[in-house]
Amino acid sequence: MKKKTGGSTVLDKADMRILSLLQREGRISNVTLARRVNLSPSPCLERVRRLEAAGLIQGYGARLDAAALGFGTTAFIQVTLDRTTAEVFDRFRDEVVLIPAVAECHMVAGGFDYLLKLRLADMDAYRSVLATIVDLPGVAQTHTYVVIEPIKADLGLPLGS
Amino acid sequence: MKKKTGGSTVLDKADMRILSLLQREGRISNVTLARRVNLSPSPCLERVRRLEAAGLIQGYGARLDAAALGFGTTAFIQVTLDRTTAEVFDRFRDEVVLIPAVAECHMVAGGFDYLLKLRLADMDAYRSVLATIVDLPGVAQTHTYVVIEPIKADLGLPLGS
DNA sequence: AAAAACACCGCACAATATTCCGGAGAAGGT
DNA sequence: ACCTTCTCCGGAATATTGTGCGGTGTTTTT
Repeated sequence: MKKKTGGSTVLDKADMRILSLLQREGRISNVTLARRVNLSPSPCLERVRRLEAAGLIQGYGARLDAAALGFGTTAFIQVTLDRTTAEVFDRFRDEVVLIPAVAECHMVAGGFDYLLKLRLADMDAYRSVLATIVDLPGVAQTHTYVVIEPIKADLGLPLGS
Repeated sequence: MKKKTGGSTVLDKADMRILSLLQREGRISNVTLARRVNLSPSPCLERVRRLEAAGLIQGYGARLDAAALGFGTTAFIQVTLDRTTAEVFDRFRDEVVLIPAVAECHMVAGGFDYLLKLRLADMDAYRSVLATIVDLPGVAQTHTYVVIEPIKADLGLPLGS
């Protein structure tokens, strides 16, 4: 990994492979990782540390079985606000991120304002959370899409290598 | 962690805390984890192994900076199929999961059939992927919502502890 | 009440991570 | 083309961690 002017970095094949492997197996030992990228442990660890320091690796996490832990239902909610002023947006954002069931929140272009991904125990929990959301400041209308079947789960970026 | 009849398991406070900690810091050492749950390393590791064997922990992964790695654009695409037969559904699913840019795919109820989450480099990549998707078997129409601003990223289940 | 089962702890050994050093290769300047 | 400089690589020693075993206290079963 070479440093570039301006604090940015350039990633070579080995770095990409490290990222790809760690993305899928975040807890493999450094020696195993080094073997798989055809490096000795020390430079491999040095690269990992640099990737972490550069912020390319933001952290590590365990993938949990949502259904087994009482979050078997996923739903998407489209939210439209009643006015498109900065103040209304800010207030909505500040409050929506505090709702634990809201796993993701995206501001989108193309018809409505926000798209929310919810992780819920069941439909009862959904009713309760929806009541919370429609009461958020500025919410004009919502539309819910309940996930019937998960086809593909998020397993990270398609780094290929 | 106690075993229950039927291969299922019951999770106590310590297990929930282990899951919560590992979800956010998947690479902490077992001794550190043990300290934080007020256990000695050996039973703590035994619990982790059991949670892994039970499938509650499905794996570990690094969280990468998507924007820095050339996936700065996120888009959601609603897909409606032309007929709602099992054969059409199956063919679509088999092919859509093979597209690398498709990070997630959910079958949903409430207006259209599938909701896709795409991770893309830019709008040029979007055009190319959209062309691929509309050419998939059975696709009648699509509607895209491009993410302008990410408000909340998926950081796992709200286990609280 | 006795016995079994369970979960915990602490210790010993193996594996791993971390840090140091010397050496090799590439880029840039003269 | 040569030399300087910089960066990276590989190996060895030390510190830390992971792992398996025996022992103990507590709870549950009969």
